[in-house]
Amino acid sequence: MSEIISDRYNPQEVEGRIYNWWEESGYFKAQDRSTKPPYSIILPPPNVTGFLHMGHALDHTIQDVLIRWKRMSGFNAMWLPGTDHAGIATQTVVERELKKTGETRVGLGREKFLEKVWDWKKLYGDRIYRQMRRMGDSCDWDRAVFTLDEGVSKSVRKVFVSLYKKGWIYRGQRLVNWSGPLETAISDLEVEHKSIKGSMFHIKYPLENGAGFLIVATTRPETLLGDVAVAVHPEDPRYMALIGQRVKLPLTERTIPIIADTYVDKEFGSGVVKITPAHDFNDYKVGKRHNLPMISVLDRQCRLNENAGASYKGLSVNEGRKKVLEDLRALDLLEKEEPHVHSVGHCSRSGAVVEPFLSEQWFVKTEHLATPAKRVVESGTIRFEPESWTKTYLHWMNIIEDWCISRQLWWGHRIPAWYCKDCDHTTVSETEPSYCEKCQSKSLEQDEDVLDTWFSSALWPFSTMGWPEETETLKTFYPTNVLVTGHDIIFFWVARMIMMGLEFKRDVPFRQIIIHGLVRDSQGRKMSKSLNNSIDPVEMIEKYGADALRFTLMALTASGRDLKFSEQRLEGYRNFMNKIWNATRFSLQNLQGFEVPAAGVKALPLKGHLSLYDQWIIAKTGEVEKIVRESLENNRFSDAANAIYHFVWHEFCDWYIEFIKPIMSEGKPEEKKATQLVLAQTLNRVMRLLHPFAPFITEELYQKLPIKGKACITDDYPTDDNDREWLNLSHAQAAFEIDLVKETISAIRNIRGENRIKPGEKITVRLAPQDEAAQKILGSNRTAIEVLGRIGDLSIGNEGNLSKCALAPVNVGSSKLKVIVPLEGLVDIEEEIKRVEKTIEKLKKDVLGLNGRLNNENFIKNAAEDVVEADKATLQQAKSQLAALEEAILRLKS
RNA sequence: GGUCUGUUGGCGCAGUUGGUAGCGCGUUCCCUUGACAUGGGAGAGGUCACAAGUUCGAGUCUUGUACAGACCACCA
Repeated sequence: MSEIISDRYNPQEVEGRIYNWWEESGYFKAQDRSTKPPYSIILPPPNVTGFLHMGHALDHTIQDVLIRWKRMSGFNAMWLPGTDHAGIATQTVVERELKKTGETRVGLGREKFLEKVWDWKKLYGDRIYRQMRRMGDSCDWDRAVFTLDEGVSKSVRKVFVSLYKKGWIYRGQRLVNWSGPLETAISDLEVEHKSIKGSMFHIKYPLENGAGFLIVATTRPETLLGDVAVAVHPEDPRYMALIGQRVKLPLTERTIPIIADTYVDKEFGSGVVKITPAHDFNDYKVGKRHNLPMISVLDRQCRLNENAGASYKGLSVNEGRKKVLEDLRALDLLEKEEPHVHSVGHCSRSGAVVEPFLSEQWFVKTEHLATPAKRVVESGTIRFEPESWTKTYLHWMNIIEDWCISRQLWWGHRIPAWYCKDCDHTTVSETEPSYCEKCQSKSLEQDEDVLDTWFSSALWPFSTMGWPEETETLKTFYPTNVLVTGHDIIFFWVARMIMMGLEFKRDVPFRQIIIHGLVRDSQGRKMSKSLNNSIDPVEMIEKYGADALRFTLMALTASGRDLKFSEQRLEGYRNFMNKIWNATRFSLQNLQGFEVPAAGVKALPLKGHLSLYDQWIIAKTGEVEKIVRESLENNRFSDAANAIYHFVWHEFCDWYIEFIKPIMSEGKPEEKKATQLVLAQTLNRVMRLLHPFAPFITEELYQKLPIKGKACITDDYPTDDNDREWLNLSHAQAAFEIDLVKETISAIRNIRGENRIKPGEKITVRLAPQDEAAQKILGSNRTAIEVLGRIGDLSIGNEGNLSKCALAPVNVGSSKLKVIVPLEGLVDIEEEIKRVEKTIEKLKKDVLGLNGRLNNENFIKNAAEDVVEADKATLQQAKSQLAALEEAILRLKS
């Protein structure tokens, strides 16, 4: 027989070719105007110079499955790709690169440095898109957007100006989180709190009047240099009398007041707190309340500055701490040091300790933006999947603080604010102003800072669609249908998109949020550089194929849960792809010369010729299609994937193909023709059903099928109700009849397996049907039973002589039969006795349990009628099987 | 301190109106049987973390406990 396709699926040979063909054919494109209903997803934009990791692979596969499914289901499906300039990340990477050539950012200056970053972006900006193509992502590439594109930048400025005019963006000197190594402010969200084992230092602050001293407990002795007061609780009897007096601030020439504030906890430490408003958020509030000065003792790199005094200036925080402690000890002002565990903020980017730092920054006032953003989630206009994230989201929205949006970086959207050198007025404008709007001076200087990357991300759902123009794209695709992302950016991104969407589009940005878990390694650890346990998706694609990778991710992703990825699993699903390949290979071999009847697939007068197997597989196809439809509708991707896996492997391959082999080789022509049609049509449906999960192999095989459309990617998605005519070719009885045949074959195989009868050995089997239905079914499936049971001599009729025979009772519904295999001379009878005894034990346990329940009056009284009936039937069945087996064992022993 | 997850055979997980536990991988035995050894057939393996409660009946509902993980807040 000529080779139709190879006996191995080779993804390398297929994937690139198929992807290019799809892309060239325009199959990924959505229309701005269409009669089809719209369906849209915006891709969470990855870092423009980043590379694809497993997290993306999962995130993208979910989206691509949804997009492909909807596209095939008749939607105008649009998946909008984009990349993010990723301010801090990209700037840091480029700075690190520069270092290799001895250059520095500051040395180059703003303009030259930005040129370097753009060069870097040109070099790597397409890498992630190329990798996404390897995954099979069916994005509408013509719509790809970068956050620094002119259109998006325009949206950013428009939003900034609009919020500024409303008073919802403001500038001011505030205490912010500051990253020393990065020399920029960061938002609250970019601070990671870690539990640190440190020390609590008890320091003596001498009273100015010389009458002893106060003991102050602190974890940060170096900030003492910036103290402006010490505080006690107003009702603390120990210190009440001292309120209003002053203490000498150690190591300085200053004296500072003793103030009273209820912020102080009498029970904690010594009950006396040093107040350092420029270096602690609580102290900052106390300082404001008491109108205290604010003395910053750190510079932008978090080194002690001139305010700290000449002997400390230039020291790092840690060096400063050491020296302050030494000096205090020398003066006998350090009472004691005790171990103390406290949490310390770290910069999520640089890992450095974050310092509260007093500086001029821009903020978004979140109060009025948060209220409607809460409401849309409370009302269910936007739904989280899994739903439990709702609470997390709402909790954060309730305690939300103003958002620091300025960054002391160069890579990003520069803040559209200009300061007048003459009158100091701030002009905020979408386009560069030529003069000060207050004094008309032309001496203007733009703010040096850029916006937090997440500011532009917050506008993504509409800025990418041409806003502020009322474009056709916006009209058609906003709001988007679903957002797919990880839980790590619910606050950073999701919440802010909802706020901005509601403010500027007066509508939610998406209706549903699918939150997926993290891809971990096989031991459940986070994939990280330091552990060196990261798995590169592209490498996996090269080794196992994109379909296998996608299918693995889908099969493992239970709603919202982290998933443990292992190459072993991937290998398993690679094998599944190969299984499909070979099932098709077999089919194509048996479909040679087959032609689709002129009357078409459905019009064929098949009914009379369809075998039981054909009807059964048609019914099973309908069943799996129903499960897949329901699973996808409910975002249960693993359910969908597993249902297809089970159907293809354990129903289509294990049984259907095996059943039809005899028909294909020696069936009557009309019977064979009918089966060929069912085989071809079933394969066609399987390819379509599987396509969103494994797009490459399904498209490749689909193109080889005798029944096919133009492209699998654009063909209809098969469901249990969009092709009733086909599915109705099966009759309800088929499932029951096949079950009886399957059970019979399994019973024969069980006897063979347990008794170690060689697979090559053809045995003698007698089937004794106990009712007419069984008799009929067995008779018409004789060949299948002979072939699959590897039987040399099969008789259907009476029990005959049971001596030295294996016996297995089979019950399906109300039909019964006995499987009898004479064993004499074939095997050791003792083995068979063991096998039967094992079954008897099991049956006895069942009978005991069922009897117990059915003898319970309360059960009979309270349980639903059908439950009681079902139990009774099961009991009857078990009892009759038990009787048969007990008899059988006597015969074996005799 | 608060919130949210999770705890089911060796491993990873299903189990959606409460009715005597399923799947995949692994494992054991047999087999190169004309699609596929990336394969086929047959097995073994679980008192569903623990306790109490509701119920005729609980993996499934309620409460509590333990352990694991995540997040938020605070910690002078």
